[in-house]
Amino acid sequence: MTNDLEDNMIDFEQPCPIRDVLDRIGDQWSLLVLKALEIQTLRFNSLHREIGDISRQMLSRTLKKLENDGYISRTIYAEVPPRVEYTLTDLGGSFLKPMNILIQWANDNHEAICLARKNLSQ
Amino acid sequence: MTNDLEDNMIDFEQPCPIRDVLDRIGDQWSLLVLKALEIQTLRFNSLHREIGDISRQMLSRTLKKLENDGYISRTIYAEVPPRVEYTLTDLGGSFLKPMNILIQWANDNHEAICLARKNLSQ
DNA sequence: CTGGATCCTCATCGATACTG
DNA sequence: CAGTATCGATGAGGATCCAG
Repeated sequence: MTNDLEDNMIDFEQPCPIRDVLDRIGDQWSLLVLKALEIQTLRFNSLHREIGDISRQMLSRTLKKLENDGYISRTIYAEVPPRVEYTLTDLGGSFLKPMNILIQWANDNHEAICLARKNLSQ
Repeated sequence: MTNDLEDNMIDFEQPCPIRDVLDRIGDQWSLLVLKALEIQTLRFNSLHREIGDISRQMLSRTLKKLENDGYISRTIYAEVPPRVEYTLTDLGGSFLKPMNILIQWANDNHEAICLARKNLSQ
């Protein structure tokens, strides 16, 4: 009797781990930030340029949330002008492994989803 | 020169496949519904009981969205009283494979995330 | 350069009541 | 049994201005 089923089940009771994760990275920007930092360490304005259409306001909030959950780390250099670098933590890198599989699935099946949406609009 | 990097990148241009997926699945209930249907086909009220604290309103909306994207199928039986069964489609089952990996990651790392949150509140 | 503070808008979600 | 309609609350996200 293995506990495969149990491992695979969602715990409907509080706290729900996957809910914690989805609530944090399910927003509009978190995943884009993580994917940008997966390539390389970046500072605030570099991230802003990289992502493009995010406001500085939302970038700031997103970074703080990701840092609070341990996905990224923030390093301040006491220079003039100030420099702040954001780096993926081990936890963040670990998270991107299963997440990249899901991203790959999304890329592979995007056509099927679009097709399903079109079919119902006929 | 492989295209591994390209496969792994998020397309910042529209439409973004992973955004389509996260927008649909990132809400409060979709994943719970899919996980419930992963076990077995269920009818509306069975799902309602199974998930527990979802309102019929939200269950109805969630089911419709999932059906629209092809994750589940809806079968109506012309009986009295009416019977409607919801089943996972091939696409839905396919989606749960990478998703289950992510769920497993969330379970495994939930403690680390909680720890990160506590550390900052000190 | 790296943000915080404030105000605003809009989509989402819940509660309630109603229908075939 | 299986939903829909309507209304109100809530919070995510954007715009703008200000600060260290």
